[in-house]
Amino acid sequence: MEAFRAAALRCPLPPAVELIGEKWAFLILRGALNGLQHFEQFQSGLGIARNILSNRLARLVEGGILERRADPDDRRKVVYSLSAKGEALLPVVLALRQWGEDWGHGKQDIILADQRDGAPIKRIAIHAQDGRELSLRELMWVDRVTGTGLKRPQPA
Amino acid sequence: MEAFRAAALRCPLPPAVELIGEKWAFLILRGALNGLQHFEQFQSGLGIARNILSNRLARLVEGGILERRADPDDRRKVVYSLSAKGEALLPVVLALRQWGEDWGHGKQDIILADQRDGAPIKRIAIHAQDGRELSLRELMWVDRVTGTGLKRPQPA
DNA sequence: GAAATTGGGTTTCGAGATGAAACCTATTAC
DNA sequence: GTAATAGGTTTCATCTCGAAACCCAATTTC
Repeated sequence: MEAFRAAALRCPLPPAVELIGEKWAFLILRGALNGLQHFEQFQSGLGIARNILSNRLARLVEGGILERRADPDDRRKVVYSLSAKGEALLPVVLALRQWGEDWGHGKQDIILADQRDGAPIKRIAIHAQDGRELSLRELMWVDRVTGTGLKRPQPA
Repeated sequence: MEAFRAAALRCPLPPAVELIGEKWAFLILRGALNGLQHFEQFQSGLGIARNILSNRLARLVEGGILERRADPDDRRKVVYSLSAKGEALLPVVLALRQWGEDWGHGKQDIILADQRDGAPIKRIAIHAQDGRELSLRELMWVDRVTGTGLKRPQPA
């Protein structure tokens, strides 16, 4: 029982939240996922103040989410591109977008699709091994080592 | 082509980010998903200042993510519980936790499992209709109305 | 090749958000 | 009745944000 409480202490969420759990960091990430690459693109696209943008880009680079390098074609320009670590955040961004659409924060009439056949992607959800979609009430925490289970979720 | 740019304007992400795209809001949400219900639980559990907690709880209630009601058993207490809208954020929180574990922000030795059989849940990912897992490069945007497609993602 | 423009920043400074601590008020426990 | 608990609010110093102006190197224009 105490093992569950202890687990909260080395929870992976707080560090992650520190990095992208902030308005602009998140919107910059979205921009990058959509192909934005340059300072001016982010600035005019998001309407963020230049000093803040500068600060956030630096943090995201330091956090390993973006990579910063000079543009070989025009040495005034800097290219910010997603690292693998940054691209791995796509499900998070998409899950939030989906939630926003579901709960009335505006539906978009363009949707993500499989490049192969143009068919829309499946909804993001929590699935059991047999493919059933699971809600919060159908979940439990299990200790990976001992195998002990606890009904009511404790840490995340 | 301009349709894609216009779509960014009614993107569902910014309002969503406004609500939970903030350190404490996100951690409160995690707490609520883990069964925290009372002011003092959040306060001592997260180490957040009381005035800020008060402010964030009010915002989450106003945003329809939490519901606030008096505890019938002890009228000093207030119960904060997740609305359906709040519970629907579980995939977002879990996707971020998963990302944090994948990218070295600390792995947890307790994991979420299906209550039915205790088997761990599947990884959260983006899937094509046929079940293939899709990466950023395998995606495209499609206009829901016209059916036109665009390779490089534009808004999210 | 001089002047103007572009790209990616930094500096400055007022306004607003944050956080620790003390305080307040209605319940409940002893 | 007295003390403790729960959920806040108030105060005030500090930190952060954001708009605007500024800077400078690389490019384009003429």
